[in-house]
Amino acid sequence: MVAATTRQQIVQAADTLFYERGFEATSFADIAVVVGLSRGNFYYHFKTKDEILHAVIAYRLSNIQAMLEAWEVGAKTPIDRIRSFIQILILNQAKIMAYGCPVGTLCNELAKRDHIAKNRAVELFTLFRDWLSCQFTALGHGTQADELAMHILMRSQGVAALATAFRDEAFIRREVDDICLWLAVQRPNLSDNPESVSIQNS
Amino acid sequence: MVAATTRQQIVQAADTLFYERGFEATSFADIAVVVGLSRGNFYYHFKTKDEILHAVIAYRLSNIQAMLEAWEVGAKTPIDRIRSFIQILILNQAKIMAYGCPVGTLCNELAKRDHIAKNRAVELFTLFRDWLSCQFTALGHGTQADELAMHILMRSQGVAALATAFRDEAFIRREVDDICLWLAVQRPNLSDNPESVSIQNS
DNA sequence: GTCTATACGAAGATAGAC
DNA sequence: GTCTATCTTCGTATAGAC
Repeated sequence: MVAATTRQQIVQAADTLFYERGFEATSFADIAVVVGLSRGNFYYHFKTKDEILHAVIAYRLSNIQAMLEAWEVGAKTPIDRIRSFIQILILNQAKIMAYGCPVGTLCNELAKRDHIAKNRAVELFTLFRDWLSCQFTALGHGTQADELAMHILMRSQGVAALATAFRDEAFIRREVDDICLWLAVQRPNLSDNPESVSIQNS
Repeated sequence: MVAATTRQQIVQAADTLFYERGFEATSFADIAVVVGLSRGNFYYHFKTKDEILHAVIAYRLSNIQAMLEAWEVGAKTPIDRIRSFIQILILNQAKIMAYGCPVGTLCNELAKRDHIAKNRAVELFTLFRDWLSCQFTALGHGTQADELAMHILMRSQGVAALATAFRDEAFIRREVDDICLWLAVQRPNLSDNPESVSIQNS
């Protein structure tokens, strides 16, 4: 299926360009140039720009899903899995300093435009949020698991925002270490989850 | 001076629109409508869009400067002054949930476009950063003052980003309380600043 | 200082040939 | 499925009258 391949090429090119230049700032022509298509042919695959955005968000959702599953396999303990998440700040340092967090910057852009796809973009956050929440639940944090997940997400967003502004690698390392320190100190509230006592010391 | 007034009206209108819609997404026509000017007359006051951006950033810089000075007078202790900063997350909650942080979102947008004014926009952050650093220095945190300032800035950015995404007031309150808690727990590293012993217990 | 009119280019989108 | 040609709208910017 050649059609599927071209379509996929468009989505991948759009994914990169939306991240590096922003959704609004990226034109059909920009994407067409990267894929090596004529502008006209573009509309065979996608009728509107919003349709491409929809496909790009779907693409990112599945990529994140795959990443989370890889972390699930690659790290043995919930703590190590959460650390995998935090480490993307180091792994993607260069890109984050140049373009910010792909999820956060997209959500901000769509929020300002009050775009229909905004809630769909927030789903990208929700994927991380629910996965982190699961890890904290496994650690024995019953009702607080979601709040802790949001706290980690919040910190990663803050680090990404200031990393883009100041481009300070030492700042990123320091804050990543601080999140890991915070993580190590967290202990489940036993009154929430009496059956999880055995987990907390694992 | 009527000219100065019109110019000022343009800058104020642009300030609001750049925040609520974004810099790129705001057209001359949008600003002209708000001010009640014709598009043509616009170019009497500003030759290019970048010139307006320059003026808007200058306007924001002076607004922030005035705000910092007001906090300096309105709050008696450095701790209370830092709390004034944190409280803007509550005070501007509605706008932040709708449009994000005015400084963070502008820096992100300009970073993606690799815009000339990006470093000037970062100055908006630097104003807060240096002021916060001063407060921490007054609290006796010698060499760590700037790191603590960056940590507070980082948290406020993270909260703003997720507030825009999830529009969760309880989350904002919780994280604001958590920053205040963190702030109350900070104690100066005495080896850095031996002469500040008397301050740490004030 | 403010207006109308207009040039110019970029970008979204369509029609129809191959 | 891909192309060229074209339409339309919009946004930046300019010229010149009042």
